[in-house]
Amino acid sequence: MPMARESSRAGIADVARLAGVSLSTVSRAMNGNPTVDPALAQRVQAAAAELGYTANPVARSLVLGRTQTVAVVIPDLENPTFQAILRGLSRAATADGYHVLVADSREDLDEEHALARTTRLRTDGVILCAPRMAEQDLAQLLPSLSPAVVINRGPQGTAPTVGADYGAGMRDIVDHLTSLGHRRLVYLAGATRSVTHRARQQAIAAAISRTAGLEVEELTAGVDIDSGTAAADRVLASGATAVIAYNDLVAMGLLSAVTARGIDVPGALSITGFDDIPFAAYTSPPLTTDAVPAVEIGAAAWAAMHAQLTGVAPRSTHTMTPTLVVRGSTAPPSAT
Amino acid sequence: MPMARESSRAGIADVARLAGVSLSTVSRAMNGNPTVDPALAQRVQAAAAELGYTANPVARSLVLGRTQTVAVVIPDLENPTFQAILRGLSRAATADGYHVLVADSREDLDEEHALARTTRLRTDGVILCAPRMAEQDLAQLLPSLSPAVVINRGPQGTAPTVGADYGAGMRDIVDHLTSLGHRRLVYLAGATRSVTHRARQQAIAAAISRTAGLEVEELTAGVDIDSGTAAADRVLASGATAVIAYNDLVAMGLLSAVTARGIDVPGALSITGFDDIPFAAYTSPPLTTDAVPAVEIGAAAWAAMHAQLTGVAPRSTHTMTPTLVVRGSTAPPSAT
DNA sequence: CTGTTAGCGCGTTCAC
DNA sequence: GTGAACGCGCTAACAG
Repeated sequence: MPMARESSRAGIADVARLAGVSLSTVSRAMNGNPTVDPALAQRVQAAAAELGYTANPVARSLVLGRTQTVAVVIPDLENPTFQAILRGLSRAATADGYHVLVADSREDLDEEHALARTTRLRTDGVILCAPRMAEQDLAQLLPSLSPAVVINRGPQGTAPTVGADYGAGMRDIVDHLTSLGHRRLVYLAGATRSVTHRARQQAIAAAISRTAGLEVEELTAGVDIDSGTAAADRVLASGATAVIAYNDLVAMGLLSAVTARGIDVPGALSITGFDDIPFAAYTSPPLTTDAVPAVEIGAAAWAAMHAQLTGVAPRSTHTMTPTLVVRGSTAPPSAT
Repeated sequence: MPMARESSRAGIADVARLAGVSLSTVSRAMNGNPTVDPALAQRVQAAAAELGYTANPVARSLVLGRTQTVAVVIPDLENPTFQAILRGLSRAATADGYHVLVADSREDLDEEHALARTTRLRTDGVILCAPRMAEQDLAQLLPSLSPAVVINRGPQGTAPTVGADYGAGMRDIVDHLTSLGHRRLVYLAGATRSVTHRARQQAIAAAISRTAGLEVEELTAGVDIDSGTAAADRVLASGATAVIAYNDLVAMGLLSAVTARGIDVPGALSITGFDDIPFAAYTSPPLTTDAVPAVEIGAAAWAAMHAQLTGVAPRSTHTMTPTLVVRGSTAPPSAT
């Protein structure tokens, strides 16, 4: 006994029946195949419209071998920089008719690995934002992800890379501080196992060997506001006249904590951030920082993915140069 | 002439061959079907492990009729509140083994509609965050989305709703301001077609009829920092002693602009925000605002979706109460 | 130009 | 307890 027709979506067979044609003709008409008689195509389109028919994307994905979806693996959805990358990526992908699957690895290295692999199975490629993953793990993971795009890491053999030049940014920051007259600095390190941390370290080392009398003490903090707050006492005890925070969040936490202790910024202490998150301009004083074009990085990452998806060779590495943004949190050291 | 075996992923047939069993047995063993001989199951697992086999999720989706993925439609990925909702949702969904597709409608009403429908086709349900969509459009859209969850809107007939009580929050804010002695307020309205705007308006109206001598002028602004900045002159011209900004972003823009004009906040003007975004505590002065538990809303939205997905009846409406957070941007009016 | 046939990779009835 | 056959909904070869 036939079941009553379910009220579920119309399938290609329903359209074929209504239009009085075969399944293939419906398929062809719906996909704009030019070998279909215009009159028939019209009839099919009309029938499809009447039934509200749209081809089932899952079935198409199975037969076509592509899902029109890419995965983005991100270490922390709470970080404004990753949010901006996601935003730029999402909008660019949408413009090209692709969907975006987000996966927040919550800074968990194992999770990162697993998420990348599992999401890859239901997508056409993955954009991997994994700053702390060991280079070796990454190299081993990437082939199974292909096509992939790597964000904010050095050149990879198997996947294009998009990112900012953190070394150049750090150089600008140090130069800015030294040209103001600072000689005793603190670098508040964040993710010490990250690639961008090492780029910063190298830039600092280069600046030291270039600038007479420059001393930079490295203190370990973290990557968020709280870690900046927590570092305040150590920073003040260091005797430095300026501090280079790992990023804007750390800088904000530090700024807030030292201000609460009655320290004048930038009068008694200069502070710099990194990234130029949207709120960096609204602290008090507004933060001097280095602007990383995160939205553009996201868009470029999509471009690199889209190129691979369409069989075009992407740029193997796309590096954007951040820009120093001098605001109110830096000034010459007080003449003690 | 047979093609050389492609280096693509192992399929269920490869596992069956290696284990010396049929396709069905592999399928059953991989899905933990208890009717499989333990010894065989072992062999299959071993073969699968050796080949690195994982069932193709797309094929499973087609046959099972579920994708283990949900879509989240959001008006603006740049807004910290939506980011927090997404974060809470994403983490909760991941914990239950689901994936999340994000769609940024960029405040475009047509796009919102289209995105919801198309993403629904490749997912098992959609969480819709569409504060400005007309009630009628929504009612018409929802059935085709089922199962769906609606965020920050009044009760819907066909889908559970999760959100915050913006009216209660606004009441707290107005009461806070009046108890400080303010009588001439400005409400800087944002998305005037949004549901939460109307809830705020009603709360304000109620406060006016309850509080002797209270006047509230409504000015139209927007929902972002720039619109707060742009409203500064109008706010100052109004003669109000306190302003209720639509959200924290507007409040921050306004705060920044009036401070730049030499106005003392809260001495000469009190300002309140709404949402309590992560940076509200770091403005100068820190923002008095009403904390909307956005991450929890995201988690609750997932819970409502998960319930529907597992055949459990979800709470038809889940309303969270925001909390007033008094910080430094409000004070008694100056005794002019 | 159109219809018929054969899969895409898997889960799941049905017989054995 | 296990295998063979069918079908999820669609597209792409192949005939006609």
